[in-house]
Amino acid sequence: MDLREQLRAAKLKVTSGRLSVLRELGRAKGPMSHAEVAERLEGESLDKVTVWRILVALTEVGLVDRSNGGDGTWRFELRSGSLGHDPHPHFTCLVCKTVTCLPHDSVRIPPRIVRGVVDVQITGRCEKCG
Amino acid sequence: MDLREQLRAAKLKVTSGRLSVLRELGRAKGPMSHAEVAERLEGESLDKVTVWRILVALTEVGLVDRSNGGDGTWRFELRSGSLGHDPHPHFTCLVCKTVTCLPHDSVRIPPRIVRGVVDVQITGRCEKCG
DNA sequence: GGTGTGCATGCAATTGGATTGCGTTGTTTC
DNA sequence: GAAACAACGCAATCCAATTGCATGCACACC
Repeated sequence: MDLREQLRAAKLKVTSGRLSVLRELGRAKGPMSHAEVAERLEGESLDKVTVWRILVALTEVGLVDRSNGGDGTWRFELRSGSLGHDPHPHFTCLVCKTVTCLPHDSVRIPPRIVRGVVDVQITGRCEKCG
Repeated sequence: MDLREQLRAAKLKVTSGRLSVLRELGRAKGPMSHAEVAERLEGESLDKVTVWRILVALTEVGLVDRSNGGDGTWRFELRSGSLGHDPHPHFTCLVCKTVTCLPHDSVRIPPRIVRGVVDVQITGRCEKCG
């Protein structure tokens, strides 16, 4: 299912802006902040606010996951599907701000809690900055 | 060790503001946001900015832990010692915004990563809001 | 217990991410 | 193709976080 079909399946109109954002998220190796996405799309005459609204819209329909980095800004990444990955824990380094995706099974949470879990965010210092 | 001694041991001057903030954090059952702390201390003619600076100062000397709630605002709580508790994971409910402290061993993280970990934040829906 | 030094505080102002309002543009449907 | 309505651009707003600076207070030293 290509990008256009994903949008249509989510009942969102297919626009060049949304395709650009999805494409950019697809290139990323980890979650991107709104600022990062907007910066990479500067050449495409896309307003920052529009990028934000696109990210929110994509999150609401479930195409994108929104997580809260340790630095207080939202990060976005493609969700499961042919283009993305299933939800998984993230590790944010407080020093170099790098966000790393952790394997799905790297964190074990008791069953009673895990049912409602949407996001697992671990903050600390990566091996380089340790 | 009472509050005054804790401050002195941390080489911070003992002021009524700092004592108030520490006392308030001691009453809390979970991490509090800056806004919550400031609100509860309204009667004491303590400026919001001062409360913020106190929280930051206490965090820097290690008396207080600062964690990142799932909603993008910082939360503060007393750290280990006679008055507080050791670092532990937190669970934030996206719906009712409640923050729950989880037992220290409720999340298992592989040894390679755990060394640098400062904070573990889990977001989702609590049992009530499920 | 007075006094000087330097940190702590109050107040005003700024930053920056997030969010909204509204008029215009563009996509989809028929 | 034209109508209907969602998406967009731009300006403006909100609020947590942060800074600057002048004043006040805690503590050490006399």
